[in-house]
Amino acid sequence: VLLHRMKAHKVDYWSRLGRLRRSQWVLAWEKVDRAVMSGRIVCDTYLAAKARADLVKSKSYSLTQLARSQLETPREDISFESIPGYFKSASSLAYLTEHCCFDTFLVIKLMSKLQVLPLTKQLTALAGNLWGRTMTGARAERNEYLLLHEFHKAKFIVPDKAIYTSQRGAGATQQDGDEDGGRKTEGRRKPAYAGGLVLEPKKGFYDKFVLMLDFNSLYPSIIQEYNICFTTVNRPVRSDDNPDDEPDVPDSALETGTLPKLLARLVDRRRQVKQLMKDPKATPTELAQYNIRQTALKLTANSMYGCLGFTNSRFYAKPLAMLITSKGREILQNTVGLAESKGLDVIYGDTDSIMIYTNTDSIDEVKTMGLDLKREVNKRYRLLEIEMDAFYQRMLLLKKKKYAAIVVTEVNGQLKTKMETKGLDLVRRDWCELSHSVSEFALNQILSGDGREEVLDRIHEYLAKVGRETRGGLVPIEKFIINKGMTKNAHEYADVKSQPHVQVAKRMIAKGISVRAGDTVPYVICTDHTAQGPSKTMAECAYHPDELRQPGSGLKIDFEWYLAQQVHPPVARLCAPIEGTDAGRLASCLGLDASRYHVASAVADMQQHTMLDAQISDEERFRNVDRLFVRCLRCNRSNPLIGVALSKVGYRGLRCPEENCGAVLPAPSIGFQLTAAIQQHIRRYQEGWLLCDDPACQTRTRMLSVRREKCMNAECLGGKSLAFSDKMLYNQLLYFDRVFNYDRALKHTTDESLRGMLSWATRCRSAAPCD
DNA sequence: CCCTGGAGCGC
DNA sequence: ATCTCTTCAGGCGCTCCAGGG
Repeated sequence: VLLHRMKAHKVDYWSRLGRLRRSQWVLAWEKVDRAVMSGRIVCDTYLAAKARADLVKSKSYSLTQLARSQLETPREDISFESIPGYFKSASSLAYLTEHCCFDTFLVIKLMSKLQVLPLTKQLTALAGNLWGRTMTGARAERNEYLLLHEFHKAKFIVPDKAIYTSQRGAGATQQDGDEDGGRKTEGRRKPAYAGGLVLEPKKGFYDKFVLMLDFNSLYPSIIQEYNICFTTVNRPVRSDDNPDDEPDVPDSALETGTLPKLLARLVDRRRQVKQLMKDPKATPTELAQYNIRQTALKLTANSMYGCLGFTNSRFYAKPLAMLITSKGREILQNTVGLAESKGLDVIYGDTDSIMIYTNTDSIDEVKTMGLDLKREVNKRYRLLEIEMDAFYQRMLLLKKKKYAAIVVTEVNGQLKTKMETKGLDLVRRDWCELSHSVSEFALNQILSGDGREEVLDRIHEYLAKVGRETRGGLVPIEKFIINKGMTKNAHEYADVKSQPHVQVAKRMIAKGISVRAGDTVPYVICTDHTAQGPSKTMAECAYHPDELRQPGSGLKIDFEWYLAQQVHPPVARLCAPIEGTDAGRLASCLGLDASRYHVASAVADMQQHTMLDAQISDEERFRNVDRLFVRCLRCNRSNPLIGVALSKVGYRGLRCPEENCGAVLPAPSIGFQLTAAIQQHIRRYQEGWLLCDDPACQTRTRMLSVRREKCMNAECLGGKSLAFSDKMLYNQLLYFDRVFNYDRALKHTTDESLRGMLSWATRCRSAAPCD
């Protein structure tokens, strides 16, 4: 744009945008933008922010978003279409101009905030490539240069870079794109080899400490630990020859290879820089510089592995990448084994980390446990180090790569807590803000540490409110906007029908708004009452927020769709491990048809870690169990036995609660009656009666249906489940155990005389265990 | 009901 | 007659959604 305006206005020295003096405008240049800037380093803050996605967590990378999240500065979004309108009056044009000037200020500010120049300068200095190329984010190229320099220094001759040829060889069999070359921008290809190990999580809610440990930069450390290098590992000449054979670890007698040496140097320099940062005399400026250097060293070391597996890299070496990940899996597995052999409860782990449920509320105990394990693990390796990474006071573990926790940190002896969320729908940008705020509320409640009943009450109440306010039109439009990124340009998508953001993008392009691969497209789902004919797909109901706002558009947000598809599923997933609610209950709170949410909870519940149960009160848990009735031998009356803590206990044992009896209940008699009760319940479970869960139907059967979990009654929409489920049997047996559990009763009672008797009974029992 | 493509996250 | 050299790229593991057959 700039160039064309300069030409139109005959601006002298236009070529000074770059550093090459040009006198002639060359119309033949299709893509002049970069060429004209030659000799200058171009910093594109949009790219820079994306490259630093580790720091910048933003829903989209628009200037407005980044200004808000990074600079805490509001920026008015002026839509592309409204711009011509600003040219109608001098004052509005002046306003637009000011807006543009302010944008340039924001861009500079952003660049400074993200420390783009210092960081890219460090990265470039390390790798020895061109600064301008670092700016455009050519990570693989940086690695290539670094290795070229390294091998050159070590007096190696490196292989030529394979020249990129249009892969006609493979195309011969395919015979597709006969038009215009058909250059398919390939998305993600299938994995070429195995990566990191992810442990099956023991799902559930943990309300005592979870200890998190992880290996310090695992892959760089493995390369050093096992001396993995192009020069040391024996691998096939062409990696295509034996694609699946994993090479052996090199002989330990071999000299350290170039790659491990390089990594050792990077790690060592980083250690030195971190040492400098501890100097109390260091000025803030120095500290900032050190920090940048430290970051650059870490990024460089960590990116080395990725480039080994990158097909188009000059130093592509699949066997090395395979060997590294394989060792990683082995190390994690061994660490889990070691922890478990020490009696620790490993609940999860991903690639380089393990999480341990400690079953204690004392942080000091956790630390001791961690130090102990750390010492044992580190004994096994030369360089590799595991480290305590975090203490989770409470944790909700839902799935692989999906969890949330309250992290405890010690700052000057003071304990501070913070919530950390990984992978949940909550952290994903493809859910609308309404969905986010509801999930956030639910998660805050669950992790609040308050009683389960209270928490569920608040969540149910909140959902009801959200349902009412949404249907009442009280929720602003902004909260319904969903953002999705475009991985390809709009016309390159094969399947347009099912992709709402592509549909919207195409209409935006038709209006002259530029949408390219990598951009984020906002949309809302609307009801379209004008077309009653064939049912529309979800994607066809997607509209740009501006289309919705357009007066007379006739569009309305599809509230029911939002409640059912955006609000309900994420909240249901969060609450899944929490006893006392389920998808159906949550749906009815939102005002949705609850009968459509049948969860196979009986199965799911049994897979849950039993820790969950720890927070349920006994009254709640045993509300539906059958009481144990014991018949007294003297008065022949049956009375419920409510447990040692509350029964009449004498020094000779439990007594009949009948008022004018009070005879001692002999232990053998209780024993027989208990055994009978247990057998009765197990039989009841084995009979396997199925019951329809629709209260209006109540069909009871033992037949198995081809309709699977559906009710046998063909007219009924309900689901059927075991009348007496696994969970119920378990609770029943747990209740029987609890009735006779002296230790527990002793712990929970405050009645002094009862305590005395119980502890006496406990002592007797340990003295004569057969009684 | 199974499979696929796509998106976006975790490491 | 001459200018220019354009792009263009880290890996795998794991949900979760929507649609087709």
